[in-house]
Amino acid sequence: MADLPTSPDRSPRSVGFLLSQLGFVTSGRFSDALEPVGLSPREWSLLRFVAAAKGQSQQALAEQLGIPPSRMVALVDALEERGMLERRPDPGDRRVRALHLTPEGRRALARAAKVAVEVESRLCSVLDEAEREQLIDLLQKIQAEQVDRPGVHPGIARDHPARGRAE
Amino acid sequence: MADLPTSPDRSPRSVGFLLSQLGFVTSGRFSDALEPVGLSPREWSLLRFVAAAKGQSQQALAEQLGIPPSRMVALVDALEERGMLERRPDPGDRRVRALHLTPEGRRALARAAKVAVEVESRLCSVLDEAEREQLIDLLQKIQAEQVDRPGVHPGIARDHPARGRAE
DNA sequence: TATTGTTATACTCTATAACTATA
DNA sequence: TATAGTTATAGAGTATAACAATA
Repeated sequence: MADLPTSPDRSPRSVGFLLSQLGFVTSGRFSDALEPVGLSPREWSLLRFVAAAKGQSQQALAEQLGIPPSRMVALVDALEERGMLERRPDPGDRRVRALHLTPEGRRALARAAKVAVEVESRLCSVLDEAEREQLIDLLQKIQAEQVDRPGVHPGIARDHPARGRAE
Repeated sequence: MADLPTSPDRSPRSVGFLLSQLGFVTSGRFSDALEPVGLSPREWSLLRFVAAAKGQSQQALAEQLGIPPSRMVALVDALEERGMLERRPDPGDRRVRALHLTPEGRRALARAAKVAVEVESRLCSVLDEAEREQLIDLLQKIQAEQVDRPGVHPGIARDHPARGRAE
């Protein structure tokens, strides 16, 4: 079996390498850009899901996102302390905490959306609009076949702390 | 400023999200596929660099890869224990350890190359060859502008242990 | 006095599993 | 007896900085 071709700069000409490398760079950029908003990428992810389906229990959300319930606690704690998320009692079952966005959480989400547009714009500055559309189409084709839950970034649920981040 | 469009499955139609998500998935796949070879992605990265420039000192390599010298020690230790890498004394400077591949290291590298081809093939199974070339061209265009050292996967040098992996 | 490689240490993030309160 | 949420704990991986040998 032939090796993947490699450029003189030692960057393999491979979709896998490029995705892994650019994905890493992009995640870092987004994380940095989100800092002024006061959110980590993971917190942003959680807020998006709460916004999309208000009133779900912590564990229902944890299940959807694929993270253990114990981690959910700290995640929600942090957002509640900053007034972005609210735990409300469930009248039907007093064990359950239903999660809701606060106005502050909604504002943070709006600011994060701006940040996402800015990161996207910088990332794609070298492409014209047709190329960007083309690129998204190709990536979505891969996503449709290779990713179980397209709306969920698997980084939110990673179970191996330091796994697979290097090539 | 307009938000990024989002599909019904809540996956944003954005290059940034797709790169981050697919990059994460790809890294995990590669990491898993490499396991039978007995290498972590990071170790593979290091071996590639040693192979490309034999006899460099640990710290010269660490500099190139952007990792602290102290981490280099454990990394080289592990590869040396498995007989893939060799520390040789430098005749000119007795402080220096020059790094060389062993035959076993070369074999591991060859096996890893096969694995990379397999992962690539599975990842791109939904694309025809023209689409794959087109995708690589678009990604390399971004890479050229957004990545400092195209041959170095930044994951090998990450300084924030749990940073930015989620969306 | 500076540099190479090494070791020691403290810190962060994580999953597991015990625990409580409700059901 | 089972389930939602919480807390306690131990493990992995990391950077920083002190260290020994050599320059």
